[in-house]
Amino acid sequence: MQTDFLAHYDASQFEKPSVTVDAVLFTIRDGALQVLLTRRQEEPFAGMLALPGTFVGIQEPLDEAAARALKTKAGLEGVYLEQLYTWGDPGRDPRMRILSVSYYALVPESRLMHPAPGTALYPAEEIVQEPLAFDHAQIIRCGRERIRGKATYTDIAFSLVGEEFTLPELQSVYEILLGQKLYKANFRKKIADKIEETEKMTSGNAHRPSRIYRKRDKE
Amino acid sequence: MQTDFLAHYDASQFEKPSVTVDAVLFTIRDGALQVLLTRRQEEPFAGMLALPGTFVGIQEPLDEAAARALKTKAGLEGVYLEQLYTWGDPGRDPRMRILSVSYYALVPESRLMHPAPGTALYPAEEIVQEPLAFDHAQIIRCGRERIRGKATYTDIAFSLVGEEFTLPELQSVYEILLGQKLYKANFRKKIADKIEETEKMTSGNAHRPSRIYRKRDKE
DNA sequence: TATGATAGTATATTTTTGCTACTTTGTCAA
DNA sequence: TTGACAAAGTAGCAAAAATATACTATCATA
Repeated sequence: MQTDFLAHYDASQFEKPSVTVDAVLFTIRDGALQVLLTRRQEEPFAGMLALPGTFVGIQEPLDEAAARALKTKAGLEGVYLEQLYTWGDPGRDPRMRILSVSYYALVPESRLMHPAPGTALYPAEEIVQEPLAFDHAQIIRCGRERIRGKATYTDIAFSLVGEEFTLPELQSVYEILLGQKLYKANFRKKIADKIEETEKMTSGNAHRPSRIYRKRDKE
Repeated sequence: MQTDFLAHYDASQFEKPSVTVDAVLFTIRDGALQVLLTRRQEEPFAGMLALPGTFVGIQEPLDEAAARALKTKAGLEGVYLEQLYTWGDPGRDPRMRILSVSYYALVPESRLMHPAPGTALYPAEEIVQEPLAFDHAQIIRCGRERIRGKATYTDIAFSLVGEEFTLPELQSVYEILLGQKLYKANFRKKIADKIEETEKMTSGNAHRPSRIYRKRDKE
């Protein structure tokens, strides 16, 4: 094998790998980045924590398979979803060759008040230290780094807060994603053109209320 | 279909997609970003230009398959190679469901003096306007954007020049990747800590020779 | 009504960027 | 031999952005 077998190739005659999608669903809770995981019921890795995933249907687009996995396992629809990386180490599944096209998803915590049965949130920083099923710890680390990098030059942080949010709340999300404290005044200057005020304020806290903002949709 | 068929799954009983790798090999020639393409000999898309690619061996890691494609088709080894994106539109290959795990590679032009038979370089900006085989035009665009973005926060530009290079040469690479002119003095300040002088100078040009530098390996 | 705590603003300082102008050093042609 | 050309390389300034600190504002509660 390993010769050039593209030349006169009938793909159907070769052994093919199976293909799955796995989704790293991130949210922020208790001031930390958390990941949605399921407890595996079957071998291999029965009893261990794993990412929600599914096999890809033979006529199903990859994005749709990832969205389906999230809907089926976590009961979530319409979330921010983007492809992460494709994992193909021949030994990553002990049964046979299975590729995983991984995706990452971002949702505000408010949409995870009632996690689907069999799923729960785990702190991303800590969970990757423990043994997870397959190479899922590595996938989470990869997702963690990706969103950290993207937070600096895109607006993905907004996907982790609700429609309406306060600036301290948004700043906290950025700080968690970037892994560093930010200066209040500087932060506000930087995102000023991405947000718009509402008339609302928070209330009930034993201190000054904060104004509630919305994401400005591009004009 | 499209139900949750991960629960008690024997992957071998389902129809599986075929999996290929395709490599977008970039280099810089004639002051422009260029891509290595091959002319397809077989259907589908016979006679059209396509990325070098190959089917993935059933026990072959994805990275190795991509490296093998480059070696077989372009005669290149040991190049900078990184995964780009996985393309899975069900209609992307008219024959059957075939996924493509795409990679991008960067080499200095000096390593492409004698392109392998059946391959040639084409300007990246222009070629994506023309019809290419499969979704390869889209893959090249994706790679184009990726390296453009990465050029700003990594050292990938160095992969497009040889071991030794002049600063005007390196600056030109950055300018092509970023798509904009840079100021000489500012550019030099910025990369000063990434390079080290050699004693050599260019010669033979009808003007002042330029000093030759090397990439500084981290201490 | 004073206090604690967080929200929000003003302003100073440093670094980076954008830009212009200048000096240096080679080849080539008169 | 020398002056013109051309690109290499350096100096330096102003504007803008990033970094950092200090201040004022406003709520609940005691």
